[in-house]
Amino acid sequence: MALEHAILVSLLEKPGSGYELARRFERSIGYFWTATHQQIYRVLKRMESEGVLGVEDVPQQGRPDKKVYSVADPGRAVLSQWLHEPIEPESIRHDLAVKIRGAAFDDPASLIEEVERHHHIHSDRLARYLTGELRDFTGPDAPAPLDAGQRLQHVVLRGGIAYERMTIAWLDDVLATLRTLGTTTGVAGPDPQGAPARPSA
Amino acid sequence: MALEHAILVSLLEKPGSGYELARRFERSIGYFWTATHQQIYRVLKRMESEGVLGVEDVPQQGRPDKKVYSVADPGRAVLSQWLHEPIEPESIRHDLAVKIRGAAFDDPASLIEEVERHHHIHSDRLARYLTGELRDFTGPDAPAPLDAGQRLQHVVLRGGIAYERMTIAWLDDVLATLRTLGTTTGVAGPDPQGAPARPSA
DNA sequence: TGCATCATGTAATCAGTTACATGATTTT
DNA sequence: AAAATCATGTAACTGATTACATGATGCA
Repeated sequence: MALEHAILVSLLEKPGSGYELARRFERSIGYFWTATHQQIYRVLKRMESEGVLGVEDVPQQGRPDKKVYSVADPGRAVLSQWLHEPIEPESIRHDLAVKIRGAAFDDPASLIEEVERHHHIHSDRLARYLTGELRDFTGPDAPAPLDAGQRLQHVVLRGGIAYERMTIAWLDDVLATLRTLGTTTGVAGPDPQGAPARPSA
Repeated sequence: MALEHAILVSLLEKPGSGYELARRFERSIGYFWTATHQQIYRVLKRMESEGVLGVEDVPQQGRPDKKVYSVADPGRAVLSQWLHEPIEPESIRHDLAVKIRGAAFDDPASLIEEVERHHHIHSDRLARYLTGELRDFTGPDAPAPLDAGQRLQHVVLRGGIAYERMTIAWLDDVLATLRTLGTTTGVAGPDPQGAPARPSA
């Protein structure tokens, strides 16, 4: 379970409320770990009751009070211990790849639109990452000598950029493949026997 | 939920038992969707009771009987409908990135070993993918003109190859970054206030 | 007036993981 | 004799998603 650890890292970078954390999980840390506010509130409550986080009630004018969480000493220990444990490379969940293989049993051409839509989403993300990189790390307004924390944030962002670039290039490849197949090449049609066996690499 | 759909695709490619599916989820389709045998058995049972799959009991000599599942007509319809629905790009869960950002509050150098281990795992995977590509799609023993299904399988495999290459290059970048930070650059040490706010891009 | 933002939560459900259990055969 | 492979399953738990709920402020 790394949601707990992602929260610890985020709160060490800057204390904040559940709401603020939920926003961060839509950007920043959310580029490599996602969570909804419901989940975050639940986990925050648990972590606070375990003593790994501290809370401070902050009254505000004109808005609801907020609970600002920060990492307590035991929380630092929890994070440190996790950092020293080996973890397995995260398993991939790639719906689109399932769809592409599934298209062999349907009309491949009908997937083109969907793939284009994904292409668009990833291009947008890449643009956002590059803007962020310029603002925080490589642009003229970025801090001159980056400290350790910033350099680590930057290398993680470079990972996100590399991922989006790779994905965009692959989606181009997918589109080219789908287009050469044309509309009439499908293996499909109701076939209760199942399609012939293919070497599933 | 795409496990159901991944199972449909896999069974359309070739009918098989729960055990066989579990093995395929360790290779092949498992490169972009993972599942354990417990999960698979549960879902197969549900899908069978819903009528989207058919089962056949196959007695064997010297081994336990197996239940060979195949896709029934309603299953094809379920898959087809899903293929025509838009899906959101899958959210990423990247523990290692969380660790790297967390390393700012601990000793960055102690992560080097872990990153090297991941580098190794991804290099192995890449080698396996390339072997599979040669065997099934680009080598001399591969079928000469690839049909639509094979070409779609191939483009998905190319995606896996691109992903592993990108990851390996990024891990090199991470290692270089960790090494320039050295052992003494950590921002850490018990600090109940939390570290100074950083622009979280 | 209606929508977006800020802020927190509950309840129900679904998906996924871990642990446990069985038992024959084949390989080392 | 021990370990790995083939084959299926149950039970308990944890994690994640979806739906519902409230209520104020500020903007168009």
